[in-house]
Amino acid sequence: MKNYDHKIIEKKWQEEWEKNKLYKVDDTVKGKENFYQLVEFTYPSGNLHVGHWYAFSVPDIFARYKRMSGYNVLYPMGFDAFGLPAENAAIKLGADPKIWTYEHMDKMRLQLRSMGASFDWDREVVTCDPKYYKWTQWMFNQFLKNDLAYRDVTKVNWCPKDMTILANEQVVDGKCERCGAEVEQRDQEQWMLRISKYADRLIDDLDTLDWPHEIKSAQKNWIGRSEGSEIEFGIKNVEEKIKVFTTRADTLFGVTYVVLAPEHELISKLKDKIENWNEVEKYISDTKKKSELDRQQSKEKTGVELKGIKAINPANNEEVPVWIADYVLAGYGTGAVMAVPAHDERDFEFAKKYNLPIKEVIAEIVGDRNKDAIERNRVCAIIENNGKVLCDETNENQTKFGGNYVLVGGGIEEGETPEDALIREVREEVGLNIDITKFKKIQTLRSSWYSERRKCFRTMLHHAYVVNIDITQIKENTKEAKLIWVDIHEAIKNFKKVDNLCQAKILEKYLASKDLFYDGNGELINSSKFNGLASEEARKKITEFVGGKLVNTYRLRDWGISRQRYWGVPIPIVYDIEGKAHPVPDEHLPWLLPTDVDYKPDGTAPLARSKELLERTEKIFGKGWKPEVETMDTFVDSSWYFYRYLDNNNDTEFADKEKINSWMPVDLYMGGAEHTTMHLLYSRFWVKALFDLGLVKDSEAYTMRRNRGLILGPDGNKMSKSKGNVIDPDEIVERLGADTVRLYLAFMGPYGVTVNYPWDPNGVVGVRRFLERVWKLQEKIDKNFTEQSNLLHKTIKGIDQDIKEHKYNTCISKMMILLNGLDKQEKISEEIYKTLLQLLAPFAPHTTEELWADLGEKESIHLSLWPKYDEALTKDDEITIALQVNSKVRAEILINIEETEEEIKQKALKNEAILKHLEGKEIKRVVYVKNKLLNIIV
RNA sequence: GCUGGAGUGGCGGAAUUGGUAUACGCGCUAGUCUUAGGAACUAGUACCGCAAGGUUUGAGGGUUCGAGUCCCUCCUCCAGCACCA
Repeated sequence: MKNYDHKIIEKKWQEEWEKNKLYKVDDTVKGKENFYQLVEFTYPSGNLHVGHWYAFSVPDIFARYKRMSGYNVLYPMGFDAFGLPAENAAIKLGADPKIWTYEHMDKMRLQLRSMGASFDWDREVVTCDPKYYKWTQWMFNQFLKNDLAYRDVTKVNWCPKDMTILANEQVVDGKCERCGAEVEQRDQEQWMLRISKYADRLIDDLDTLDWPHEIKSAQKNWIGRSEGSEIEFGIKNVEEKIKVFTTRADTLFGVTYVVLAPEHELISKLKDKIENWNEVEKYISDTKKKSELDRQQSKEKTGVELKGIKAINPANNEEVPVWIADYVLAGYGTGAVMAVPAHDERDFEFAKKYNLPIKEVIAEIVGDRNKDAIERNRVCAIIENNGKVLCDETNENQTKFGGNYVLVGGGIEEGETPEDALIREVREEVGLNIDITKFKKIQTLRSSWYSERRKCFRTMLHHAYVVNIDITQIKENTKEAKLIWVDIHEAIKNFKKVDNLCQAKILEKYLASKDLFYDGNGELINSSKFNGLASEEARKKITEFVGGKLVNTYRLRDWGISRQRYWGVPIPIVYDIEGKAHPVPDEHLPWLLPTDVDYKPDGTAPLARSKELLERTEKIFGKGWKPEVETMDTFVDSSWYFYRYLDNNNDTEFADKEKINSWMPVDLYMGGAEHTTMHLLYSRFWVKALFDLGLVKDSEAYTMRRNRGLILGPDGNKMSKSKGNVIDPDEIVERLGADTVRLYLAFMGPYGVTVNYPWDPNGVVGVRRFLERVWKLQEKIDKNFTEQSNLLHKTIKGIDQDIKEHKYNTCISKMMILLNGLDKQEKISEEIYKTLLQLLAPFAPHTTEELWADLGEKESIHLSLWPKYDEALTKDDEITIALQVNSKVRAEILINIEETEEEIKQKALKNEAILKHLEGKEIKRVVYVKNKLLNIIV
């Protein structure tokens, strides 16, 4: 037996495969179904790290498995080659970004080949190649023609260090995702794509996709659809209206003021009527100075009233004050809100700070709600002293508020207001006079129940107050009540026990906030003819009543794609003498990126400094015409690259329709979790747009998506040069081999789930040992020996199951178990060894190919067919089952699979260990689970 | 705060979905062989206990003959969003 020399083997087979074009994929193969497996292509950073290995070599296992299982598998690779690093390197080193990029791609192609992945390199896609970006530009033109692209002035995120606009997605915690500089807000004209037009479809179509829940939920979140109403408030003595967006039209009667964003356009229109203009103006300019970060971080709400301005509530014609405050965002909804402090936390905080009125219009519903019940309303008082609350001892066990005690309070009499009733009840029960300044309302609740005593349903509005009185004056016993102090937590527990849920809830709320604020749904009160309606119903009815309309609002903004950088796709636009934009006609595409440019960013676009571009523009379009000097966001490039793999040399279309039909949609897309709300959302939009233009047949490109996790350094931290915990894959490939690295990465844990695994240097050695043992096992082959191995069939079955769920770790574990079994044998058959090699082939392609060839096989193991198992042989005749007494395992016995429950029971009753635990006890029951256990209950 | 995900040995992780918890690998311990070992091989290894036995899947409760798995309450960690009306 020769030595297992991974270096020789891997080099040899990589060359062999390339020479024979082993992984070249035809668009159709007779008798085979196509399977398109995609991984995110890479940025040519120039160095392949462990993350790349994890991203590409592990999915390669699956591609190989599918290929051996009879599919025509496309598993392509390419380069997302435009982008900032090349340009930054160019600036720093004085190099040409193009040369820098192409050199790095050359280097990475070599490294990628060392993985032994089954990429079809003939289909390689490079986004900075004019042959590719010609079609990126062409698609932009299509979008422009169909009103999906437009130019507009918007607030943009500006990175002062990278000197470019950033998308919202590229701003993390107010900082630039790339360089970490604090992002500024700027008004800037830029090219926009109407992704927001697709907001609903981007949410709704998620239902059709086999994607993990976590991505769907994150995308929904990101799009941020909220269903609500637009309602117009009139302004006293002014023609203008204030349009607000609210999700809680049911609380319209509770509006006590209206708030505009400081940037709201109405403010300047109202300038003449605003009595405190100076103060208002100052607040607005202060707001402008604040960065987005400051604005988010200042927790305390601030605002200024527009004195002299009154808004008119369309529901009841009430006049309410108008404020401006920076907690209202100009960019969301209508930039104006109706404030309902009783039912919105932010409004509540603001109202408390500025002493604005709080009006309750929603009663929380506790328990069931029964409209036909007899109504009797009630007040209750929370009188607290040192964690104890004053209660009235009661012997009315049969009522809803049965139990030993209830909060001080009682029914509201005919003609009384709740406040009257409260004052009266407190006086009667506690024997004290209180006045209106000594109590405050904390909540109104609705509850219904069945009264056993009165044999009918009853319902009540329960008005709860906190009452401040001098507790030394309390008389323990009045005519009306017998008072006791109860620990609040105790009282809550007891109220819950006796189903007095209202008072339990009130006390909980009292402990939590002590204030009148409830933001859930409920039943309308203090809302004129809408009283008694449920929130959900009232939202529609009240919106209708005031002539508003039901609308959806989204957090998602249109996608600004202009970048003031050099190394990207030139936006194919030219401006005429009047400055009007025109698309560069398709026949002039690709609209080439000029090369006579000083890359240094100075806040203006580098392309503005290209003579060649200007001359080209004037030559084609006429004197005085100017080129667009912005380039596209690189997320544009990656929004459609998976189509180009299908037909990467096509000069007349971005891809042939037939070829698209035979491959799309992508069957499996594996990639990083960081793309959830960026690439994955953008490319979904892009595909939907192409679909609407009739250019592709599917409105979703990726049938199944799985996100992978991260490989961490041995210390459990993210690998980084500064932490010194970076694992260099090249070094490990050199020392232990590519197959070992592939196998180890697959063995760390399940793939396709967002879990991060630390790299264990010893663990790699462990899987290398496994490969060596497989290598050595060949010595046990006896050509004259045949065997039938149940273990083998179980292994194949198990791997078939696990590999489909990308649990490569347990697949490998099962092969290890098989190896352990075979290793114990004196000799093994050649057949079983070959089958083991086939099972291992997707994981360790080089090693298995070598061993396969050594056994005299002429054709590649990777062209062989995946082993099949015989179901009958996956089951043993004899199995071990557990014997339990009272569900505790006391013994294990070997039984024949044919044995009946009765036979097993008899065996069990003869078992010493079992008898010991049965001694002196009577058998009550026996539970038998076939092939698992027998449980004797005594 | 909201949304999503996750808590199992010293470590990475298994557990046919309600049926013998801790597979497989790493590490560790002892031994064999070796000039040597960061090599190979053999045996052991969840925890407490000499043992019989007992305990254990973040904590507490529940359903069940039986719970890592199902239900309720709570805690911790990770990720995303965050004054979104």
